[in-house]
Amino acid sequence: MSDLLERLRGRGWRMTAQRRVVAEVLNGEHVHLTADEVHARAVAKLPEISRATVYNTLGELVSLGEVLEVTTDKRAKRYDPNAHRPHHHLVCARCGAIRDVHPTGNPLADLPDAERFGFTVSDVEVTYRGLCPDCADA
Amino acid sequence: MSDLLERLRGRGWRMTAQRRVVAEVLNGEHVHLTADEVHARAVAKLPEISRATVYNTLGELVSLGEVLEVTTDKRAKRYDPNAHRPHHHLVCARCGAIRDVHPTGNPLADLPDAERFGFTVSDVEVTYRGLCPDCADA
DNA sequence: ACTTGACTTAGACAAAGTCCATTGTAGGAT
DNA sequence: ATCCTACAATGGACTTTGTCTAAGTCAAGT
Repeated sequence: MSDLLERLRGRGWRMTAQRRVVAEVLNGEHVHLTADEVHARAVAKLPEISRATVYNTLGELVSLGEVLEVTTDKRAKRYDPNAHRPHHHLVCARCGAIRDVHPTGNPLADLPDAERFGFTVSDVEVTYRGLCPDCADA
Repeated sequence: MSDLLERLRGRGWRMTAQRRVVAEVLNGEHVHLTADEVHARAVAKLPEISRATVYNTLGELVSLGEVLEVTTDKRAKRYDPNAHRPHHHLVCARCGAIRDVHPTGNPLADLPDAERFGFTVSDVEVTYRGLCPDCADA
């Protein structure tokens, strides 16, 4: 499981009540919260926490590589704590539900040199779109 | 080439000076402008055009399937007139430059049933990330 | 040329996120 | 245990991106 808090403490991350709460909110699989959702849940545990702090903390967690930013729709960025295992996303086009998925194959190998335009390609992000079981009945 | 304007006229789209200008701005390959960029270029040709009209027109072009919305970064949506040929995107992580690419293989086939969570998967979007030749020298 | 419904406009509004000066505090030093 | 100080948190103003609306304008058919 390797708790997020454990890892952060181990990295000498200065611990405060606010940071602990944010780290607690971001735990588990298939977790993809917006900054505002993180803030809402953090407020439930620590009413004085401010929006700016949540943004700052999320930004730091991303810099540390402990959390990933996901932009599946045009709305708000989402934060995905499942950073230790590479994965892609499956998104419901209707309700926005997100699942982590692990496709076979390596898309990086599927991009011929002639299609790289001199870029140094280092990463691929794959987003599958469709309808979730709930939204398919309509 | 199949000009965008031609196609729109052929579809009985009501033509106005504003719509013509927007359609003219969106022409060519590897074009991925934000709404504001489209507006800026449109204003150069037709100073009275308003932001709302640009947004409306872009929205309609997307509905008509003549232009694609692309959200490569967390910032603004981008508009891609290259809708008649399916493609994916290669994005510079530093400067944001975007190229259209055509990888081999079919990522849809790479998602096992066990990884679909009951979704009806209909589409895949692949975004390659790296550094463009200009940004690689730094 | 007239009419009409669709198109355009300006500006108010909203959502997501950033910035900054001030205040507070974690954790090492004493 | 207490003190210091650099780092963190706060809240409010500000920015960016996008939506909405009421009123004015215009393309296209008759």
